[in-house]
Amino acid sequence: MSTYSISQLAALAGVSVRTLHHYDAIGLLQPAGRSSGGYRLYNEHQVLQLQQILMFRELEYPLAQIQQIMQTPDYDLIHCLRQQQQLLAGRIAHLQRLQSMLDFTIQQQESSAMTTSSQLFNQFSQATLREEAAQRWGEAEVRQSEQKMAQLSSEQQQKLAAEGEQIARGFAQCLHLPADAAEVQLWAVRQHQWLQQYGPCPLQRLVMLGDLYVSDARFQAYYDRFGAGTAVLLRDALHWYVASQSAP
Amino acid sequence: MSTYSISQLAALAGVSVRTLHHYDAIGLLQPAGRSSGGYRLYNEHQVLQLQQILMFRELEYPLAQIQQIMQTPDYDLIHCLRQQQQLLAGRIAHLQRLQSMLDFTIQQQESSAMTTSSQLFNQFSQATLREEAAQRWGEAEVRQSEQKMAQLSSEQQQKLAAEGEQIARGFAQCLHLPADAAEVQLWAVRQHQWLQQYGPCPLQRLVMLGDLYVSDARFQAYYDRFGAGTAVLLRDALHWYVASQSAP
DNA sequence: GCTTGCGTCTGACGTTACGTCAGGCTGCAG
DNA sequence: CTGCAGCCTGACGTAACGTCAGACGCAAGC
Repeated sequence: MSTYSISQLAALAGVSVRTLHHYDAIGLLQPAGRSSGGYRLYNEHQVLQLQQILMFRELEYPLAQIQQIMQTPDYDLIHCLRQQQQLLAGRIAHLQRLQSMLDFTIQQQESSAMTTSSQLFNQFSQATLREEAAQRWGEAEVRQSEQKMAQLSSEQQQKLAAEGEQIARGFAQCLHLPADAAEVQLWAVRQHQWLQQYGPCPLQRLVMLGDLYVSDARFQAYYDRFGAGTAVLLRDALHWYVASQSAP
Repeated sequence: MSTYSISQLAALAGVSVRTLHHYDAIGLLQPAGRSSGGYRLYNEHQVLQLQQILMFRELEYPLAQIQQIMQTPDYDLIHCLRQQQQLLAGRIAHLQRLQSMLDFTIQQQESSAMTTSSQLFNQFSQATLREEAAQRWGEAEVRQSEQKMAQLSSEQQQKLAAEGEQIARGFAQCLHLPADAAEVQLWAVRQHQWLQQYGPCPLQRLVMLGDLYVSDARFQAYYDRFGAGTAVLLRDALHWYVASQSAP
């Protein structure tokens, strides 16, 4: 049985001596023993343990949890691995979304040399929102909507965005009116039609979206940019619209 | 132009108030001004800046670097984005490798209920080595070799691993002999033949591998497990073998 | 036997990006 | 005017080590 000094083990595993000091201090990996001079001595068993620790660390487990896992005599390894798999898949998906966002941004940058910071902001927040949307409504729906968008030319996309803004301005100009006013309801209809260009939008979803516009600070901020209270008016208008539609 | 209180901005961007305090303290995002009572006041411009900061943060830039980037008056945005793209691609690839390692491990776990820690260790270190190999010799080669392995049954793979160990033991039993001894050279031949089962292995690569066995602490440790000095003997034997082969 | 020099020890403070109080103002509603 | 939520600053805590500092261990060379 070969034994290793601390620097040997460090080199073997590709970590620093300080790391091993640290692991010893917190009790995660203690040396097999000490030499007469007080030097830490490790052997094969520690090498294996360290490799396992590093595996978990690679998967970004906190050290405390690694310790807990490895101290449990009969922990459910396979369950643990499965969990890890899920976590990894999520992280990869997240990064891939970021990447497609970046690709898109770069593409835009290259085509039109000038991009304002607000365009960047929009791209980023759209990516963020998309991710939340995927969680809220499921991956499939969001992807459908994305495909629909992808088929449109960028001109058409811009038109769509512009129409959204126009509607928002429309609501903002009705801030003095109640949600059930005819003019407000007209804008509600337009909002619904506009949303349907992104994909199917049943009335139920319209209600959820209305709530989202108020409860989500980012949507609120977006709409209230056109006038304080616009988000609330929009929500109430949509609620009223849905009520009138579902029970005519 | 709307202004935001600190908690409003925090909600808007999905960060904590403390985070904004911090960003103010380090000068990364300072408020547009203060109210008479000393409250921080932000406006649209800060919202956009914060979004950009969060984008960089998402890509795990340290805050200091984000600050540096954003303070540069005419920083090359597109270059920066490209760099981010590369970085992201690398991280995704890394995670995907980890994932395939996990998949494999889980598969193994399910087939044979018992897995020793040493098997886990082997899987992990193989994944690590694979990644380095990919860097050293290129993705394509490594993938080829992997495909070759994938076509083998696990029995055959075990046989291959066992043969590798047998050869290592063979070298270990020749520790008293010089590298150019006939017996040692026989083992060198077998090592070469063994390596070729993983994929084409020209003599030049054989030399590189020989060096690796000594320079890389993990390989060294692996071979020296069979006897101290085995790695060096193996390297020297391979060198000698290659020399005799290339100039016969 | 003594110096040289590297390896190792412990202890302690530094780092990053905040979290989490604590104690004291501010601002607005009732 | 009196709560009470929101905000302020200052300070300490966290994770996973990095980075000295000062002292000891150990093998080699003179």
